[in-house]
Amino acid sequence: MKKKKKKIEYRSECPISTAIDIWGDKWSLLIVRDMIFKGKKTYGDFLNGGEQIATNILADRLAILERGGIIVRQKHPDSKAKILYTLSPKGVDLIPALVEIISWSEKYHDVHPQAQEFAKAVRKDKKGLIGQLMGGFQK
Amino acid sequence: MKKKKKKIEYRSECPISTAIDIWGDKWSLLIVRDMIFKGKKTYGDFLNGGEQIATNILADRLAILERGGIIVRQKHPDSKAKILYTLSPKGVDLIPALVEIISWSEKYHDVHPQAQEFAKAVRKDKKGLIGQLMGGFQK
DNA sequence: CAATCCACTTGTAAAATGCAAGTGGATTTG
DNA sequence: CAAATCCACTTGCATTTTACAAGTGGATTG
Repeated sequence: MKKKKKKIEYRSECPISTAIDIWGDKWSLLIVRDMIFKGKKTYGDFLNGGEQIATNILADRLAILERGGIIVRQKHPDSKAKILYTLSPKGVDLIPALVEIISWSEKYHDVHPQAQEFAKAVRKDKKGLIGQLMGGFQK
Repeated sequence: MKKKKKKIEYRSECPISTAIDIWGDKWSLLIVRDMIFKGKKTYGDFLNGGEQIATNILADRLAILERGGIIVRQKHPDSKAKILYTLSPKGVDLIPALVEIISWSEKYHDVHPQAQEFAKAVRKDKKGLIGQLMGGFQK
């Protein structure tokens, strides 16, 4: 018997508000960023991200992202003590939005050199870059 | 004498975290949405948006968005009692990211029919739609 | 088998949010 | 032209969320 899909209630039927209900806080999108751009996969990886998220908040956000279908919690192949977090297809599909956010932010703020180069690469070949990034997560 | 530009401090030099510092809460992006897609321009307009923001939070978010350079607070041509809020170029430049967020969300959630049509139009001609939307805000 | 690793959980203080009511100047109404 | 209403907020307070520090319990390492 397959799992039943529980309907999650959102504030409204607006796609933007629904998106915000899932990842619209100060931390969730940074977890996704760490998965996409830094290859992070475990609780410990995320804890030691650049911006120092509190451990209870991290646990809470991982649960919300999982419930929102963005990430998948799995057994880690290396150890029973570890948990492997990966992006679902729905999570991978956030990449185009992330790329636009990065490009926008880079245009108007002081960001690190790596982000500047990334934005430049987007200007050269946005579709190619997005395809390449998303391709890295296909099974 | 011109205004001095005060440097605002952000969590890190990551473009995503900086973006989140400006509009990464449950309400800010909905205000921007209301300006872009519903033509809202005044405090009263925003108060009566679909999702019922509290008045003190609205005041706070408008101030943050203004300080973040997304919106501009101006005199209203019709009345001294009114304030006109408009998008800055930096605000208008959020449109591509918004469009990606809408497309992503529409793909995975139940959204209202208008949003479904919008997503369909994006699939047909993304660049055209974005250009058209952004064009509506050029001076 | 003791120490360490790992993914959390718990307790509590601080901050943000939400709700209801109020303020004061500008505008409309009778 | 005074009273009522509009408009953009502000204030006070309850509730919720976030942050910080410490702890837990199973898995792994030395």
